[in-house]
Amino acid sequence: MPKDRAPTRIQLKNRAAILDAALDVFSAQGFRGATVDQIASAAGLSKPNLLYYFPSKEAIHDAVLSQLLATWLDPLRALDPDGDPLEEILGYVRHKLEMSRDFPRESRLFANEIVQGAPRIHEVLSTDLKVLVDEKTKLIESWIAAGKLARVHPYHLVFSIWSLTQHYADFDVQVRAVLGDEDPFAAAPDFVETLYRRLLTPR
Amino acid sequence: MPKDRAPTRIQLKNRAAILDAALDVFSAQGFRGATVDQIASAAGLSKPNLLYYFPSKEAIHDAVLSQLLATWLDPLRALDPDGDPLEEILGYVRHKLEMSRDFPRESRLFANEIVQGAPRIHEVLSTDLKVLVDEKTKLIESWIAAGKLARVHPYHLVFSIWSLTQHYADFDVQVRAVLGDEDPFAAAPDFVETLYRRLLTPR
DNA sequence: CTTTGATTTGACCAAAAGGTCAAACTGACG
DNA sequence: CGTCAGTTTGACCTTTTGGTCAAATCAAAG
Repeated sequence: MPKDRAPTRIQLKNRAAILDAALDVFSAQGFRGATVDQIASAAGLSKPNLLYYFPSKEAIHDAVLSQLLATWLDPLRALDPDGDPLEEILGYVRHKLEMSRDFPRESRLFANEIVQGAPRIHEVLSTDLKVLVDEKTKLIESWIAAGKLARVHPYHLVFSIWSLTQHYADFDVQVRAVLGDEDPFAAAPDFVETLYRRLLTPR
Repeated sequence: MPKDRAPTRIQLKNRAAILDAALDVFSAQGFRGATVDQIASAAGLSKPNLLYYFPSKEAIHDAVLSQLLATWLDPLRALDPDGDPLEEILGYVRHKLEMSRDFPRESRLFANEIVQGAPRIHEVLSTDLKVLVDEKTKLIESWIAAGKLARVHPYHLVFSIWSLTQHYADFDVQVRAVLGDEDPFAAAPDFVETLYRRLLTPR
């Protein structure tokens, strides 16, 4: 382990390579399915060399996961109380869908973790995430009360956005197997926009 | 391995116990995360005893998975061309949601498999599943053309049903972490019914 | 109650995998 | 160009795990 002074150029490069390789391997195989050797060679390092930068497989996983969590929830945070309600929601949906397209590994890493009971992030879910969602559902409720959105259960609305958009990353192979040659992301944006317009436009 | 004559009472009991235990363990840990010992002791058997009934860990997994696939797609097959279009879809949605509530392990096993690239069922997806979905989307298109349903992309409609309903099983810990004490399945049926009514009711 | 096939298990094996360590190597700086 | 912190690696250790096997036990038919 290097000293705790400023990281060297080599440290920066190798740490980044490791985290990227780890994202690749963990998202494709899950924590237990991934091996340190796989991550090391994907990062272009030997196993002992990798373990010079991170003390254990678990430490790598934690690093990848916490780096991910930080940015994963930002789009929801960005819901603006002063914006136009329907457009705010549609913007959020669009953004989440783009993330599924552009960062599928991150989505799958998250999915792997949750499906298997979220052993390492349960805490964050029931504190940070819950607080954030509580806040935003209150906002949505106020929009509904003001007649700006059609009446829906705000929590389930949020769940539906998560599931619908992340599905394109997490279940990518299934979606592509069914669609054949058609690019999933060709029609998806339109579909989800239509869905949420019809669901949320007040009558 | 027992002879290939009719299975004994003990064989029937133990095979069933193994498959149930395997569903438990595989759905919670994924294929690589599960150990034969875990499955064996969950089934109340020793490891060599378990391997007397199935030749390998992979064979157990295959058995569980193929048993699952057989029934997993049945609800979609049941879409009736002669039924009322909106009610047919809503019935399918309801049924899928009930499956998430009553058979979450099956849903999670499936999710685990797909998220990790479906190495063992890719074939089935791009043949059997694709054929089935192709057929049912044609039916949906005909309903749309007849003005019985609002215009939507039929494939993405199906994806949305899968993702929305399975989310309650696959992301159960997250949903519960956010909802706190509220039972997810209290409001979910109403929410999804509202969603699909608004999406699909012709104007 | 004996026989025979079915079932169960303790002991064991080999491979995989996480992790350690001392020694070798490298590169930047005085 | 010599030094030394920073970096890399081959060899090795230990635990876990999938799987084997011969011997012991059981159950049911005769």
